[in-house]
Amino acid sequence: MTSRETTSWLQIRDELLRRVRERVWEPGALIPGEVELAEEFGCARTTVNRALRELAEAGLITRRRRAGTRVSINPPHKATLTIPIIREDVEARGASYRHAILHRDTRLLPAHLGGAFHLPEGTQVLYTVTMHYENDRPYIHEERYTHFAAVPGLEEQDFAQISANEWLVQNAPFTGGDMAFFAITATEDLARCFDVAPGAALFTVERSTWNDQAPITLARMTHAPGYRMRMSL
Amino acid sequence: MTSRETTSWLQIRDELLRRVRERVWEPGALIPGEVELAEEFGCARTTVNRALRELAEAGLITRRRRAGTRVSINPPHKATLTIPIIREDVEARGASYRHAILHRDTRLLPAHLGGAFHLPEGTQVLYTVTMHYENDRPYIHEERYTHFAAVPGLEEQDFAQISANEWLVQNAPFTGGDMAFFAITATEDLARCFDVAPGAALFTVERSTWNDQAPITLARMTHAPGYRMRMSL
DNA sequence: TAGTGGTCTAGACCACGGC
DNA sequence: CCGTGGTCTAGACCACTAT
Repeated sequence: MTSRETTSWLQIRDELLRRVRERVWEPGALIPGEVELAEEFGCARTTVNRALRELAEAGLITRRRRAGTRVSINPPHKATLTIPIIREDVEARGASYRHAILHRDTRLLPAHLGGAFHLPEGTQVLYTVTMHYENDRPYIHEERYTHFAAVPGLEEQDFAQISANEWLVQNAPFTGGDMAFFAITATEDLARCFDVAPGAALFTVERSTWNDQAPITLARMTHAPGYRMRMSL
Repeated sequence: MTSRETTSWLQIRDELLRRVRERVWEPGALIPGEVELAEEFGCARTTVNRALRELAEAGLITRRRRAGTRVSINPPHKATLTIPIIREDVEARGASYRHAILHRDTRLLPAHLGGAFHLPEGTQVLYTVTMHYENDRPYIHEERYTHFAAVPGLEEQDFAQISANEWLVQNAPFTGGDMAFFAITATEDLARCFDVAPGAALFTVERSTWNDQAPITLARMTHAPGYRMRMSL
């Protein structure tokens, strides 16, 4: 309707979004088809399609051929977490970063990790323990198992200059992975690293990654007391 | 090249993705323009654009007018977490769900929460404490402040049948929010709720949500010992 | 100013899936 | 079957920005 002016898919998306939010179209209701909307907005069907596709990707509407487009009943709320390289994360806050290798050896995969790592017990892996510091204060304790066969050039790395965290991100691109967040009580070892009493509550992230061929690495990152991991919705 | 067949933007995306992953195009390198790629794949520029747009949204490439398209140097790894309604989460695992209201009152917003809630100290809020059970075992302890003025109909709800968690999701749609994950040591109260010793490490999620107008609710959800929150990459 | 990506159009064909 | 969304095309103009 009206005089064309600046029809853009963004404006159409926003208008459709308004109708969903303000319940002009009730949850579960069928909304007009692309052709009809294109007439209403005085634009090509392609343009309406672009707007509707965005809303569908966000989960606000559900689209099915022949059945049409409906307002979602329970729009799924999703949070996105961007996983930073620890050094960049620290430096982005204007703090200084350094790391230290506490341990490094080659060993056979412990039996209890076979499940998380999807590799047979006894596969040769590199085991590293790294401490990351923010302004010279303990920040993250990283314990990591890395699959030798999946990462060419791994043996030559001593991770003195570049941490395993950073080196792997840049040299062993992964195609998939999963993470788990949980709380642990500090072991004596960890308590010493963070200079707290044994038994203190620590926030831990466990992450395993793989590419198309094989598992790459399994890391357990334990954060300093009081750490909060933030994400936005 | 070749005979058209089934050129689709998905195939083009996958081929481009392969070239990025296998370093046919190095990180930081300039890749061919849309016109050139369209010629190579024997399709319209629009189709190539669609494929490139997807990769750009995923962060694998960076596009700028005039400057062209480059392979990202540090492709940001993102994890997506779908936030479930607690009841649905529990029932999806085949377990039984129930909840109990431990406390409910109307109070003025405590001063120390003003920062997290972006409301002036002294605003009237509903304070609720709810215990969620999985198979009759304590699962999540939920402490929540809800902004009266932002949620019509809140006063009439006693949350006996439907938990605050579920009711708010369906009746107070939010447009934004943020979350924080961290570990706490169990207070005496919490230890009693979960039947553990005070000082045990517990995993906590704090979430605040708002809509265009105002903050809606601030919830702190403390999980049973041993709980792991999972997400995939 | 010129080259690149961003968007829009009008039309077309196809795939899916209620009917 | 046939209506709906999904995609593709060829062409066009525009917005941004490196040079």
